Amino acid sequence: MDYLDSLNKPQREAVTAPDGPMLVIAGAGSGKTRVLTMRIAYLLSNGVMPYNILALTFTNKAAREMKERIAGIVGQQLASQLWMGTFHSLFARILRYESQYIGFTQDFTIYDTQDSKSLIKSIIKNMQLDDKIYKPSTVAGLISSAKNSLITPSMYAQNADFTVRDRASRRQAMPQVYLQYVNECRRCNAMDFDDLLLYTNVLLRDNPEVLARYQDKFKYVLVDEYQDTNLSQYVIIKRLVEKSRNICVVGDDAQSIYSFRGARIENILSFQKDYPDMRLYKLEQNYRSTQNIVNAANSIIKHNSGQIHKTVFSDNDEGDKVRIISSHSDFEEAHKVVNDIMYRMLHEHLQPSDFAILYRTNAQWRAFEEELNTLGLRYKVFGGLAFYQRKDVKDLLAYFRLAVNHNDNESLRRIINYPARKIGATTVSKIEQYAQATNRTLWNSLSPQALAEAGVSNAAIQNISKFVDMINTFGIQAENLDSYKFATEVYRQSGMRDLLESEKNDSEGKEHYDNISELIGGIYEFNISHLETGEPNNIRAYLEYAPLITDLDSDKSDERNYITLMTIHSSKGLEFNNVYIVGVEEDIFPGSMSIMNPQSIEEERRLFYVAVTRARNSVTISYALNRFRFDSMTSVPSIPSRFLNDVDNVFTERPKSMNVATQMSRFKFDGTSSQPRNSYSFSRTSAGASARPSASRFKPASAALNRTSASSAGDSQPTLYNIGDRVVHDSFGRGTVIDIEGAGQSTKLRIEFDNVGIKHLLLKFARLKPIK
DNA sequence: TAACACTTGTTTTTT
DNA sequence: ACAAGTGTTA
Repeated sequence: MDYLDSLNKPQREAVTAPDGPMLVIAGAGSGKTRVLTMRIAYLLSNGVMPYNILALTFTNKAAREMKERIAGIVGQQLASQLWMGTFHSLFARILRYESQYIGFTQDFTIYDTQDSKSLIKSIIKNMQLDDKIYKPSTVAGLISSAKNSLITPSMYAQNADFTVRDRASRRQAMPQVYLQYVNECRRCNAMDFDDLLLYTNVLLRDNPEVLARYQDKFKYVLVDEYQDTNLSQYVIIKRLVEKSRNICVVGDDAQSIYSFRGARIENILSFQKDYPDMRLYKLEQNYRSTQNIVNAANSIIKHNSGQIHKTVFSDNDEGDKVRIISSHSDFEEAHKVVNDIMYRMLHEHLQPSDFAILYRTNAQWRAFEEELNTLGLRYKVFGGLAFYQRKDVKDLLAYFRLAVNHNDNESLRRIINYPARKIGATTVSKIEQYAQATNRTLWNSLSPQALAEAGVSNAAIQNISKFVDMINTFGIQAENLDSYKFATEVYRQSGMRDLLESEKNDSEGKEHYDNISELIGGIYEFNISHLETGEPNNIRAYLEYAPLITDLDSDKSDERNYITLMTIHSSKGLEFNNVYIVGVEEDIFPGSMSIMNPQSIEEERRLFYVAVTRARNSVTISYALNRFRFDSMTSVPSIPSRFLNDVDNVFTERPKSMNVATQMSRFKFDGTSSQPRNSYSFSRTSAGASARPSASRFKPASAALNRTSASSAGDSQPTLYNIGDRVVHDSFGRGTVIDIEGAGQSTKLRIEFDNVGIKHLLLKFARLKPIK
């Protein structure tokens, strides 16, 4: 077993551990994936059958890579029989197989977040609730977290905490909304992401013989990134390993960053309570990063409480210090970062693939993209709108979905009049009402008789009948054609092809056309590869796989010499030579949602830790002092992130021009200011503030500001503000001036808004009006 | 019904 | 800035 020679002692012990529960605490960069890979290879070489191993990963990409590495050790034949993948994809597979136990058919549709929200929206409308209070995204979040905690609608209704919370936020009808949502999904033969886990729990809970079957099947269960599992996943695992007790979980409590989707760090913290006879293995040597990076990361995470004790260290070179750079604006930040990358590519002979730019929120990539384009550097943006969420892709997929599952209301709504076939909003709304009143799906309300009862006009009935015939034809073709042939046929017969071809000459239409080309190209590849492996290659198989794919998963490793741009969340588990962490400012990182709550701050700090530990050779942290949001009009001056103070100075190189600590103290969180106060300052007036200024008037001025930050704002006429003055702001509403700092160009106002609390506004950007 | 102008909210992170 | 939603007109 020579492959074991490459491992260090704790790694080898974990790989060759005897049966029974085991916990591997793996510090960042400590070879966690290697251990998991080799553990599986070890089991296989000791006679364990591959189909008796269940290995759960966090992303499909991680699963695919691990499978390839295992194939390299034990051969393709064995590796391909492993049950390895994400919770969602593997349990979706099991649920299709066992669908009769839970009252779905094998062809159930998976609703993505968009579908869920759109369904919730229609429920809220039907129940005549105020969609300002019942915001679909908020409601979706509440339902999702209930499901992830295994709370059913009836449990929800009886739970005092929820009742109190919902009453406080005037959402008393939440239990009914939740119930309706569940019923409606069921009627449509559809499951959302959370359902894939929830119904797995239901399946295993209510069917002892099924549970026993899977307990016998999965003799070994391995879970990666255990710190990010939620209750639903936790209970599934617990049930599955009850008999064999062969559970191996791997994770790092310091990298738990998904509590917003129900992840419970306590799962890993209390593993020992669940399995008192567990064996603990700690991987503490970091092979990835320089000493400076590891030490800097340690100095950050030290500020959190309640961790599993471990000492991560590195024997690599000491390396460069962590650089911290400061910019005046987000545009300057992008400029500096991209130029720095260019410079290092030239002087250190580095490749684009040696670099990654990581940020807290998806919206932050834009500025960098512009700079990268200017210098002509290769880059790739991950995340944001996933490919499968784009409108055109969803449209064509809706045809596929409806062909396979006629009861998929969301898909039917999308395409019943797209491309336009004279079935208008009035008609659709009549059908909706009829379906609602008679407890049918939309599809089951499309018979001529039903339509007549619904009061649909004769002309519309004709049109709908053609549509129904078409979908029925697609349903038959779905059975008989391979996925590629089917996709091209549907694209043509649905009329989408004619529509998109006719528009592909303008730049917008071109994009739509390209999206579809990419989708069909993807289906072509799916078709070929499944044909080769002998797996099903019809559209049904494609639809089982497609909704769970993210653009990270579909990244092809052949041509990947580009600079990577992604959120820190998506970067988990990846590594890069040189990492730039950008936008490290209060309200962004930590995000504004988390600053009230110490627990969230700790999670944000772990996220920061994850970001730093992605790097092998160098880390550069960047922040900007002004950031333009919601177009260039409004700017709230940024404060460098508190996390910058967490990094021990010994390991950093701070900007010469400004000392972060000094800047921080100028913006004390308690509201005191070390700056002398002025009793008045200057502001844009009448032309700028009272009449709604057109964007074109303002843009040149702010564009100039973006580049040089402190250049003149030009032609403003002075307005006097005093502490205590009442003002009104375009987006924040009414408020009172409670403090004024600086003068002239750099005047900053502290304003306590009636509805949104205290904000710092840079006077030259804020559109304020005095109230008499 | 379709084309259009106008209003509104949006920025947390993802399977 | 931008997309999505709403209302107005032909």
